[in-house]
Amino acid sequence: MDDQRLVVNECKSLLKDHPILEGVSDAVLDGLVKVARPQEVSKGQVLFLQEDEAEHVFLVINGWVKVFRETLDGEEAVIDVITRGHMIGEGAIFNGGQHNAGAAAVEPSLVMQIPIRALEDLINQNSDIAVNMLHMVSRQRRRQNHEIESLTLQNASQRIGCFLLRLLPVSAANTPEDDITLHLPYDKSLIASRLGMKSETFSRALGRLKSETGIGVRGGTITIPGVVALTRYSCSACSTEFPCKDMQ
Amino acid sequence: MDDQRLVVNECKSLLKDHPILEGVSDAVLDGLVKVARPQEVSKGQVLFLQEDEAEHVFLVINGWVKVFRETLDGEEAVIDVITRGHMIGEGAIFNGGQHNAGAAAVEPSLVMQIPIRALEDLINQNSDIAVNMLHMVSRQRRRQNHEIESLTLQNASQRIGCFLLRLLPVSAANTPEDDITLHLPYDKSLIASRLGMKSETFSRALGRLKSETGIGVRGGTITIPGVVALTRYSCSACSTEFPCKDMQ
DNA sequence: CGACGTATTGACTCGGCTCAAAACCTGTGG
DNA sequence: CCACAGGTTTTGAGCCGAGTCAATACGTCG
Repeated sequence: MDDQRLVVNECKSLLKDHPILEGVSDAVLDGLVKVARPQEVSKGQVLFLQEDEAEHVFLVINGWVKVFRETLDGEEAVIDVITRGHMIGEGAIFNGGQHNAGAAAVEPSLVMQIPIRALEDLINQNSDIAVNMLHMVSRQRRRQNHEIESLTLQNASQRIGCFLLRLLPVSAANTPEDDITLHLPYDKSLIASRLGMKSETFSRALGRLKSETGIGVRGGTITIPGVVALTRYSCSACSTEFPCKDMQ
Repeated sequence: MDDQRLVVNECKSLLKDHPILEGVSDAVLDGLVKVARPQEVSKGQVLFLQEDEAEHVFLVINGWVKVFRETLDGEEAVIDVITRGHMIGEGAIFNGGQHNAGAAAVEPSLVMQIPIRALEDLINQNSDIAVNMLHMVSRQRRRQNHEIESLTLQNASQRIGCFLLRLLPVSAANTPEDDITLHLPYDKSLIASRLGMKSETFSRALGRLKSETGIGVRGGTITIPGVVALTRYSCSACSTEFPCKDMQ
């Protein structure tokens, strides 16, 4: 199938462009591309569960995948929701080959499987990759610091405001008076879990945000009459102001 | 001074034993030891602030140091509290040389300054170190995942229980019926911030924990009549049961 | 003993959760 | 084009956990 081949090529080019492989020789790169396999996943399909023996690391090509932890009594905490270009499961490499969170598609998505052994070997043999990987993990750590701060210091509405601001292109900071329209990348209920609240709370908190900052809400479409008000409202309870670097 | 020399020697040996330098040649190691300097810090003394240009990475030799973020309107979130053998500030290496959190001693402590450039060079030249570092950062990330989960899914008492369990030696899991006495490593009010709650809430929540699990509290000394009850109470709202590996 | 910092307690408020019902979408088939 | 079924989102009422502010108790060090 020609379609198939197109997909494979796109995967490869996305893989090659991934920051983790920056500066790596073509030979090594081709080796990795050869063992990587695209995989279509349907909505709700689980990629792996926490404590699973890790076979693969996944690179998201299209769609959205949530990373979550599930408690013994059945509650779920959404740690992250990721999309195109992001990698999941690589934590297992340094965790005795065991995943430390689960992952599932939240809509039909395309991911690429990379055998964990292949990546592991690469890291050990190629110091560039280890350093690139360090960059990546450190950035994720910074994001998580921000996450922890958010959960302890911001209220529900402020967290939503913060979430919206992170959806904007960084360039929006240069024209803080301009109107912007964006729309939510995935279900409100998922955003709610992502932000550590219930969907009812999300709904009400979004209402409050609306009246406090003058944003408009119609379904999943948000209009922002300049980021100034939103920034003032959300970033006051945060240690870093819009545009929060590294936080997209 | 002989005292001085003793300190220096202890620093060196602690540095050499640090997981980040595992498997590194003596020559390289000595080079690093040579540029590292011990520093005494008094209670409350700030090591660095968020957004500071990072000059040094710090290795804690003795005492306790908190890592925190401060919001624009003056609130503080304690991200972590660390002690002997742990490193802080290394995140700056991958953040354009800027710290992404502040650090301050919470009691008189001894730390070792390591020039950030020295560590940076080491990482780039020595792939072992990059890999060791990856291990370290990945572990920190796992801890943070746990932190986020805690904040969203556990109530105040459960978080305290979880905190207590993490203070225990892993071996306690083998004799779950035995009594254990431990005492809190630092002020209750700091533990409270560390767990994302106010000290009044901590006090009340500890009371609740006491009546729910039968632990005893006298000042900073806690007695646990077997970890079973505590585990059942705290770990039920958590994705991983005592003993939580990597979480100490 | 007095003074200071830390911890606890009490009374009250408020944000976010729960449970239940209604409203809104979106896609499907008649 | 409409009706209907399914899911998602919103709204309502009531509750409960954690925060706030203020007063009191405790501990330790001078």
